[in-house]
Amino acid sequence: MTSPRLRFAPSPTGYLHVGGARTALFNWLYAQQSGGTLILRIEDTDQARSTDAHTQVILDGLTWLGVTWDEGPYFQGADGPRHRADAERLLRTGKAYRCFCTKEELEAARQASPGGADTYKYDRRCHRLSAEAIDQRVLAGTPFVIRFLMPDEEIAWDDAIHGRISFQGRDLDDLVILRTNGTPIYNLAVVSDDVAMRITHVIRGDDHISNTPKQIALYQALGAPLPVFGHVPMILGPDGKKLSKRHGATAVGDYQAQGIIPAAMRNFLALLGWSPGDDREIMPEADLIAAFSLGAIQKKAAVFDVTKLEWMNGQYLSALPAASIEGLIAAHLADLGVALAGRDLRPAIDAVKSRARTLTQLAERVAVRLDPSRAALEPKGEALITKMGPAYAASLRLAIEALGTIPDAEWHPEPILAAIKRSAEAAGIKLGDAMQPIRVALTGDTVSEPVNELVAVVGKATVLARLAVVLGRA
RNA sequence: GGCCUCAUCGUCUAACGGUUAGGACACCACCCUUUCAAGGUGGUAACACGGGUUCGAUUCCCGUUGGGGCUACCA
Repeated sequence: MTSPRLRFAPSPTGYLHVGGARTALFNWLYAQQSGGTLILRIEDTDQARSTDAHTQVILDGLTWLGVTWDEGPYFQGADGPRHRADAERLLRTGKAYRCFCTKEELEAARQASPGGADTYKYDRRCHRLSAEAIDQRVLAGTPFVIRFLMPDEEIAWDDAIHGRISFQGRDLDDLVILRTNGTPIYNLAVVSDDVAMRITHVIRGDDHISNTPKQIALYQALGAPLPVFGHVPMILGPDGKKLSKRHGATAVGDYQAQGIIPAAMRNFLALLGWSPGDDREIMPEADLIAAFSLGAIQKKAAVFDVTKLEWMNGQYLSALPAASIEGLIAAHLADLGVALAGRDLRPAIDAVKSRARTLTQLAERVAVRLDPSRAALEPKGEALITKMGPAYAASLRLAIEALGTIPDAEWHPEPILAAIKRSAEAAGIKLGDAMQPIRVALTGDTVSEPVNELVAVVGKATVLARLAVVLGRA
């Protein structure tokens, strides 16, 4: 068998959604594993909704994810002549026919359908037209579409993921394959392209299952060999409904902006609807490629669990050397308005990287260390202070007093810890109750590196000033 | 409505007729840290329902129920 040829074929009518990204990833994993070729094809035949900006976003998203393609991007819109030729070939061989019905007539017929518009199926009235009647209309310049004559037979295939799926041709409509204006309809364009590109494996979303019998009929009418079809399940929102904008972030770019790193996203997406069959979860790219198989893909739709994605991202972050994410953190800090002035961020990153789940969160924690004056007092910090209650102010007073007695020369983690400890003991409160208010005052957050280390790094003057300011607000 | 499809903890999943139904996220408890996290240990939690087939069904078959997809001169 020759090496597999796969394709990912998004339409540039929106951003790259996680569902599409996962489909692309599965195609890529299979291609990598089998030594196959992955082709990127932009399906832009819907000119009204397609934009170059969307195309670019999709390309960027795939690149960010690490899903590389071997050929393309090809643009479907460029192959109009071939699509048209295929339609005309079907017309010549009697596998398709001209339909002169207008949209208005069809709409009226739909409405008049006994079971309502939903049960309507084209009645083939134009297929019954005599040759003379057809010639007459063509000569008169009457506009027409080309309809495919759906064969009345069983259409079935062995799906790489679902197993055998079969449809009855009689349940399918005579679909339009070429519009009045000579442009192709999706199902024709896809088949024409997949045949021309010699695609051997069509791995796409579940929502295409009902398109597949139509496309198979088209392959057969065109006399082309069938590829392997595999339909991957949908991705759902937390409410079990198809993932959409109202669920919040659905585009790959959204997660990039939130500080998810590509390796974590790739790992998470790969495990959504697929598993290596054992207990592995954190899997490097090479392991993913080695273990992947279409047959192990889940049949059922999966809920996109952002919390687990963030956990996984945190795992990747804490395993990464600080130097490898310094640049990304610097970019996030710039967004936060923190002056870098050529400072070495690595010590700060190392101090907090195991405490953050996203780059954004990591950057915020690095930021308070670099510039405590920007500590997120509001609204998160304010809420925390309120929540901590009256004991909070008392603890802060204690802290100011205790830290104030430390000589500048002894401003190091150990003496600082000792001072706080003494103060807590004297006041009869637990060390944690003495520490946490300082942490919140300095960072506006409940999580940070050890308080005494943080206090040491930030510096005496800044710490005392900061605590006084917060005390004033408490 | 019609056609298609799916069904294991709240979520992601393992199991390919015989298991105390395993792992992960989340949650809870404890340990570690004279502090938050991280980490470690343990715990709560699932085979949708009803019929078959079988010595034996989470697993195979049928049905019910409940999801999802499609049903355009969109893709």
